[in-house]
Amino acid sequence: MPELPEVETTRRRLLPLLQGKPLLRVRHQDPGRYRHTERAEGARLLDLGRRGKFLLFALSGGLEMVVHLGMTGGFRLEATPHTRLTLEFPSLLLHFHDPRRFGRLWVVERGDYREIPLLGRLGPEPLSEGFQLEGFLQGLRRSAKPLKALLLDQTLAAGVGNIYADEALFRARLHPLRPAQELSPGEGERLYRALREVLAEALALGGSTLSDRTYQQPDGRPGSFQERHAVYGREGLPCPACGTPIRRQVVAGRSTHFCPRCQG
DNA sequence: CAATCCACCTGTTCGC
DNA sequence: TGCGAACAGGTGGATT
Repeated sequence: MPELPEVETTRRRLLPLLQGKPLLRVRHQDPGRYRHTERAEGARLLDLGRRGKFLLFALSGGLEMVVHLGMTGGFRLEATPHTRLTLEFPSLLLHFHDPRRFGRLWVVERGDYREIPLLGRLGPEPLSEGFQLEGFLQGLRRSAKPLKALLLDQTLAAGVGNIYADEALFRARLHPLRPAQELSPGEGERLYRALREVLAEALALGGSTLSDRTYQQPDGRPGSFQERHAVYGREGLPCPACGTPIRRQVVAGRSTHFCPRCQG
């Protein structure tokens, strides 16, 4: 669900609310999903970072609380019927809302990600200085996967999910099934630029909130990038560039939306 | 190694 | 109206 723009928006909203405050208690009833939470009780929140779709709460005492929001997770200032866990700060309760319970949380020694899948082997942050064209093109050349599958696997760039993979491929005018290693350098560069642009624009608009409103900022406000989706969730509607009906097809097990003409 | 299912969960929307 | 099917922002594991 939440992809880089939504997770980063969450980070930016939460940090000023929490920085410097002690985490008094962590309440939940699911030690299988929310691991070692007792370790965090009494620690102070020093900083809040992000890697890909993971939120990284730096805590005093050399600890770190790592959260993955899964498909439907999000932090709210008000409790909901799907509150699964509550972080208690002085005069502030932060509720983890997660209807499908795909979200996970771990408290670990800072930087020790051995029990956290994926986090230790994420690719570069696509909006950082470290995300360079040369490395991106190399990553494309090394993979025979369809572009859509490669964009989703978090190694080429961290934080890209189903919405932004589809939107980036549309902007780059590339078919989702094109094998990555067959791209020309020019096509690879189009994808590199499209990916950065889409993610940056979405972030500037607070991410995408779909009709089910699963993703909201902690104060309940929606994002607005959904109004700019060219292909995602628009099966049968006209392509904004050429008017051809947008097609939906399952690729890499996920619904994939594209313009058969522009991305032919 | 890679592509394909299935699993994990719950809720909403769609088609008949 | 009712009911089952399809589908949903993610990821990991088993199977082939």
